[in-house]
Amino acid sequence: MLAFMNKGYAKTSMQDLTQATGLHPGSLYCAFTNKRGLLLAAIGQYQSDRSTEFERHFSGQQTPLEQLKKYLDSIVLECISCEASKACLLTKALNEMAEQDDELQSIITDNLTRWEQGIAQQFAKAKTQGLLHRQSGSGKSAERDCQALARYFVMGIYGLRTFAHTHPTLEVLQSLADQLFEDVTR
Amino acid sequence: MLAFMNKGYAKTSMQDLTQATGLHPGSLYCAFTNKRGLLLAAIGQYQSDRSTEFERHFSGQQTPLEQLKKYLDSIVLECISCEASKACLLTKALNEMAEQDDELQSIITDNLTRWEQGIAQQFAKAKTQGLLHRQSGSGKSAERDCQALARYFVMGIYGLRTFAHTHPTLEVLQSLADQLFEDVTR
DNA sequence: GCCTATCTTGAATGAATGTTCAAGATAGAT
DNA sequence: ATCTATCTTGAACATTCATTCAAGATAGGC
Repeated sequence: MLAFMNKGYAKTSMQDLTQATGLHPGSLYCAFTNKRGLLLAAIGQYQSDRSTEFERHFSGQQTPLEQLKKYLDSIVLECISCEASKACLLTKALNEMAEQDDELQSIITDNLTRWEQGIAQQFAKAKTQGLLHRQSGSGKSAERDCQALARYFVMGIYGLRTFAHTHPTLEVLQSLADQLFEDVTR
Repeated sequence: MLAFMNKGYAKTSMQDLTQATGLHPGSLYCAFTNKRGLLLAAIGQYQSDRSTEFERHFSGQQTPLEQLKKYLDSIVLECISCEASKACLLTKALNEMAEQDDELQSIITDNLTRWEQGIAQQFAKAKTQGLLHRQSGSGKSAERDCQALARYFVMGIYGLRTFAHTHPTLEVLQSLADQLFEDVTR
């Protein structure tokens, strides 16, 4: 995971991967068949880690909106932490290989879409608690509204991650995140 | 340019580049010294193209806000056009190689920052024409406000570009862009 | 028509890459 | 202690890649 996040898929050599795993080529090929198989496994692990972290984060006693704000803040911190990557493995792989590997693209897209739906659920929860003052109809239209909010929210996160490359300062990123959260909860 | 946009830097082979340019390795190395030199030249050309297109776009008779909206809409269309890339060369290269090539990172960052400042100028123009109803102080604080708006705007564009990979439909992207423009001109 | 300076050609080179496989190590069962 | 099934090892392989360079083509000046 870390190897792929650091160098990207193409620039990560098998030698890098034997060093990172402590295993030798034969073992890796026996277990994962491919360099690509290793990437798929890394993505699976990444997704699993993220998923449990997501569950943990949103299982507390705070209001959904407080949790979403803290979630966003944690991403800001992740963006400026110099440790491995500063980029989400899913979006990094998507940017690098999307047009060349349809299966990989759909795997990553599925994962990101599930994540987006998890966020939509949080907005929905906030809405049923009356914490969201959006104008809206009822029933199905309310559902679509939360979808739209979630889409906008994750678009902002994608943007933050790219933006962090050009302005890697807590000050700028935090103010962008604050603005995003305001716009999404207005 | 197109070759690098399609495959990314690492996956673009010299053979791809000889085909794309119609020149042979010797000539390419004579003129650009390196594969990296070729990428730098492609980035320079890309930036130059974008820059003149930017000037052209914002030199019309419409209000700055109308121009910004149309600019955003044109990016949405670019995102769903299947032709070459669907990703800006600058951000693509930044995502792929930022952490491994400091000089390249600073070149790209400079270009993107100049672009961001060009957008900030449009917001400033809109503001002096009284088209922006933001609360703000005067003088320097007004300037910083336009900077912040521009940063938020380009963050949104970065986000749109990544988002386009997972939801490549005009409908979704356009509504996100509309929302972004509303939030930025509120 | 010849000469010179610049540009082009494309086969050759060496390094690095992803991948394979036969030999060796290991551990659990009898 | 022996056997067997699984896992590990790392040298070897074929391929691909970026890069080089000497030979050839070209065009402009005299």
